[in-house]
Parts: sequence; structure tokens; C-alpha cells
Amino acid sequence: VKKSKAETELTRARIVAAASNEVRRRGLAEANIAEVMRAAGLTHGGFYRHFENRDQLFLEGLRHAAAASGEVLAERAATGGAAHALEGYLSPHHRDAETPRCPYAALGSELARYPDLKPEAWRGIERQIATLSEQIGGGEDAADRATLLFAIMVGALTLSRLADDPTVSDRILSVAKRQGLKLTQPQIAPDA
Amino acid sequence: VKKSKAETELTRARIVAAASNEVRRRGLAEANIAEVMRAAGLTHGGFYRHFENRDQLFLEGLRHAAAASGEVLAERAATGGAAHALEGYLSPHHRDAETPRCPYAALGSELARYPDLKPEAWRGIERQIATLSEQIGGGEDAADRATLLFAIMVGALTLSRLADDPTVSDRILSVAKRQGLKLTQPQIAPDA
DNA sequence: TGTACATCAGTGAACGCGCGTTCACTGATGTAC
DNA sequence: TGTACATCAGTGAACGCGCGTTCACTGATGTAC
Repeated sequence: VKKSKAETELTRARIVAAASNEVRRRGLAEANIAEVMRAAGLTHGGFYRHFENRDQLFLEGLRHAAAASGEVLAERAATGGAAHALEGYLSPHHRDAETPRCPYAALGSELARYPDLKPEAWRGIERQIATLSEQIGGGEDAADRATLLFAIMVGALTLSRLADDPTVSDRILSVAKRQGLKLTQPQIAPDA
Repeated sequence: VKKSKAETELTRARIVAAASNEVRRRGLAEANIAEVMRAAGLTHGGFYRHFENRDQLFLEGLRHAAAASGEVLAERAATGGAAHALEGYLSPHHRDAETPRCPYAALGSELARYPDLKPEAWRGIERQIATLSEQIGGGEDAADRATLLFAIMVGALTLSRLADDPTVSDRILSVAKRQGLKLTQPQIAPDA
């Protein structure tokens, strides 16, 4: 059943969006094609009309996830500055999302094991850091502080998702948030 | 070819150690039994003389990895304090290890997806934080600072392993180290 | 503007590989006497 | 202290399931005339 060109393009986009979710939910290794196709409302057989193979699907899925999470952070930063972006990222709501939003927290270390995906992932991380860097006050060390800030965000979110006690998990987030907020301000004391 | 009880026990320990490496190298999803047995100098068939199934193997592997990395951090902390532990953790040498040492950085987010492993992982993380907390100066906020410190360590190590430029990667480590060092000192200014 | 035909998105069955698991077998260990 | 036998660690072949990939087929789209 051939479809119109416009429809085909929409279908492809739906598949990529589904892959973007699947990969963040299950991880790169366990994400699976049939599941993606089902989520896109199709059967697995049609997959190869749109993609070369599994690798391409999840590369595009990752790219989509990176773009989506980049936009969320950028939008919040534009609205309420780095502090607002930080609060969204380190919120219980974000931590508990059924589909994890941030691919770097969701996939983290796994990305380092896929040479084909690493550059894509890193580019996305650079964008996140740039977003933060633009927003936080201060001089030449803004880039370093933004980098550190993002490391705290990813690290704290990851740990908060492992804590078994919700109170402890919340505390990880709030402690990180407080420290993060300090980093969004230009440093008062010179760096000793 | 039956083996003596002592030998059997040693063999089992060798398998667990191999699993500990395998899981940190490949991740939980891609770690595989045959590879572990090969690394332990055995064939895959003998596996079930020692373990119920795959899940048990990698649970014990994770436990082993947690213990091993816990000991490394504790030893360095005992020798040279939190600063020394921090320096080891955020060193290029640790980042580049063929078998990643820290299971929380190596597996990170993946652990959150395995309900059976999460508690084990979290216990290990608590130990790391406790080790740091005992070492860093200061009052009641030591636990919070240690938690934050460990979040920075895991986050920075994870990001440093994704950066494509070695200079940038080194910089992530050193920026995190500097901030971490501050956290090992009792706060001078009261927390505003 | 219509008609005939090639194209190709999507379906569902089938294939094949990798890997966890099982099994018959071997031969050294440990135990019963 | 020796001997006979049950146990069981380890081997390598085989099984079966899941999943990526292929394929014959369908029928709507888009193009050639």
C-alpha cells in the first residue's frame, strides 16, 4: 500500500520520535526495532523502507532525543535563566519521567561504548553547556562553570534515580540544585 | 572432571571477578556468559555448576565491582584524605582504564533500569559517599557535601569519557577536581 | 483529462545468528566400608 | 590403610527463543502518454 510522499515523510518522523523514546527508556542495547515500529503504529516489516538498519535508527533516535532535550533546556534558560533551567532538570518530575528526557543521563556511560554515537552525543552535550554558559553571569570562566554545572546535573540526576529512599533522592536533587545555583552566579571570591 | 572443594571455590571466585570486569566493560545488557567463562579460563558449559542463571552472575559481578571500587576509594582516602581519593577518581588514568573501575560511572543509568540491581548499586554508592563524608572536614553538612562531591565525580567522569577532544576531556576532569577540592573543605562562608 | 503502468510503503511469514540454557559424558574427588 | 562407588566440576554438542533482516505480495500513488 504505497503512501504519498508527504505521508511517508511523516511516518518516518514518527518512527524516529518513537526510537528517541525507546532508546531513552530501554538503553541502546535493549531498544528494539519491533517495539519502535509498534509505537509508531506500524509492523516491523516496513522498517527497511525507511532505514538502512538498526544502527541508523538509533543514531537518528539519539539525535532526536538530543535535539528535544536541548530545546527544553534552551527554552527554560531563555524564559528564566540558568537557574530556571537547572530547577527543571533537577526536579523530581524530571527524575520520575516515564521516558527520561535527558539522553546523557539516561544513556550516560553507554554512549561511550558506541564509537558511532559518541560524537553525536558529545555535540549535544556541548550545546547544553553552551546554553548554560550563555546564561550564567561572569567572565572567562563561564564555560568552565557551565561545564561543571552540567556535570553536576547529570551526576546528581543519575544518582537520584538509583537512591531507593525518595527522601534521600529528593535531597540529592536539592543539594545539587543549591550548588548549581551558586555556579550560575559570577564567583565572588577569586578562585584560590 | 570433578575438582576439590577448595579449587571449586577458587574457580567460582575467578568467574565472579571476570563477570565484574565484563559488566563494567560492556554494560549489563551486552555482558555475556561465554565471554566471562572464557576470561576465567573455562568453557561456557560449566557455568551452571556455579550459578543459577545469568542474572545471578551479573548481580554478583556488580557486587564484586562495587566492593573493589569501594576499597580503592577507601584506601586512597585513608592514605591521603578525600582530596587524594578525588584526584585518583578524576585522573586521566582512571578515565582511560580499559576496564572502567567505578561501576556507577560505567553503568550509571543502566542500573536504574534493573530493579534487582538497583538496591545493590545504591548500597555501594552510599558506601562511597560515607567514605568521602568521613574524610572531609566539617559539621553536619558533611554528608550533603560528600553526596554532592560524588555526584560531581560520577558526572564529570561520565562527561569526560564522551568528550572527543582530549584537551577538553582533561579540562572537565580538572575543573571538577578543583570544585571537588573546595567541597572537601568545611565551608568558609555560611550557606546563603 | 483520462488511462495504463511502474513504483514503492506497508504487511506478515520466514530465515538465521547469537546467546542463554540443557544434557550426556568424562574422570578426578571424596566417602563408605 | 586400602578399595569400590557415588558425586560432581568441567566439556562440547544441541536446543530454542528473541530479534535483526529478507522476501513475496498487496494495492494506492504518481507518472508517461
